[in-house]
Amino acid sequence: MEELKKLKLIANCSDESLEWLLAQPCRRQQYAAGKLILRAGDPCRSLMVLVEGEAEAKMMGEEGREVLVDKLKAPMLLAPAFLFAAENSVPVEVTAVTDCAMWHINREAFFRLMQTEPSVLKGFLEVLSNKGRFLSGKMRSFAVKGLRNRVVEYLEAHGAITTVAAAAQELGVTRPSLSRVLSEMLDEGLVVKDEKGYRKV
Amino acid sequence: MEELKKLKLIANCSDESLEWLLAQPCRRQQYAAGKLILRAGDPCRSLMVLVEGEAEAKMMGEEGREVLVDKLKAPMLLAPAFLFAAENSVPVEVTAVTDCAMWHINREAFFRLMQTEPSVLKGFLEVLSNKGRFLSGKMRSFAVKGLRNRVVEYLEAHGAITTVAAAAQELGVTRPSLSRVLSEMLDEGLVVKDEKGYRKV
DNA sequence: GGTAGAGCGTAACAAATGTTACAACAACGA
DNA sequence: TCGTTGTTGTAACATTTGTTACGCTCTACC
Repeated sequence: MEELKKLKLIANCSDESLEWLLAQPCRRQQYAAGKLILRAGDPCRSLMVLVEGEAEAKMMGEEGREVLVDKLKAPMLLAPAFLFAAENSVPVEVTAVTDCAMWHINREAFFRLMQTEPSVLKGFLEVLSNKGRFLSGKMRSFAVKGLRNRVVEYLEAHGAITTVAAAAQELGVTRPSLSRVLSEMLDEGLVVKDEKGYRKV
Repeated sequence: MEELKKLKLIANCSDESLEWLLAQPCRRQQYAAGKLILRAGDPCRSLMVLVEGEAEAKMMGEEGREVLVDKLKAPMLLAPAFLFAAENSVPVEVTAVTDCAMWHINREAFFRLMQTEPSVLKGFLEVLSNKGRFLSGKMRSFAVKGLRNRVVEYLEAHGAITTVAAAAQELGVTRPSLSRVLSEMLDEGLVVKDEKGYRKV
């Protein structure tokens, strides 16, 4: 399908290689909005390509706690970092925000594609590396803690906090806690507030 | 050098390929115990292979806070997840615990090696994937929080806490805090203590 | 006009963790 | 033996965040 070519990873792939890839065992699957795409703990045996729609990856904690880890938007790979891991179960729960369509591509076929197409190899390595960097950043945010620091990071990355509740979920805190900290930072002049929400400086 | 063959990643590599690789620009470097190997923010332009000694990767926080992220022990790759990233600076500080020796291997040469040697490609993908899983786990520990849960995880991974101070640093909390929690868990029968330290069950 | 719901701010209290300080204990060398 | 050093337990207090609850302001809709 030409649908896959929207993915930067295989945009530079030759048509023959792509045709060969799709001749290997693979399938396309639909998910309705709100449906679970991946449960935490599910094995990850094929390359998953989100070609349509938006989804969310959440990490679930023991006591109902949950943290929004990543927002997925087509075209994008799903859980690429776990495809070739020794323990290849996904640690997050992925749910469809809008209606979604996803391709499952045979892992061994994709592995062979990487060997024949340097651009795919380079692209996949870059995706994996960026994922690693992303996760390091997230971990640093949580480990080095201090909600205020995380708020600053969030504002630098997102530009503004438009809905406090959503930001609170992403930051892994409760809404009243974030609301309180934002009020304090507003008093101290660390953030400003206009009709669009909270902003930096 | 035969030294590199200790690394599982290239153990199955043919001798010609390996000779070719070492003919490309690369160098071996020594680090004395206690010395800084990588500063946080340093760019990562070559594949780094720790072939001798032990090192530690720490994440530094704003207010002097620091978390021990990973213990590196030869033979092992250093910061493999950042070699092919768009923003390829390392987010951690790496210091030599014992005297260390490290190879720097040209990135493009290694990229070519992966294309000619499937075992190297597979191995590197696995290393990267495992790193991703490791980071996800770490992040989950911190995000989903509750020090007690992290202590249980730690005991499951390490077997025992022999020195409270070291464990506290790895868990990202202060020593008195960990000491207090351990005491409480001891009272509740969640852990036991013998002359070797704290244990599970 | 009225009503319901969503999103937000805020207050009072609880729980978790940090901070600082001190004492006990073991290991070790002078 | 004595003092030193490192490790640990513990206490008192401060700070941060969670919990729960309430009121306010919008907007959509009847």
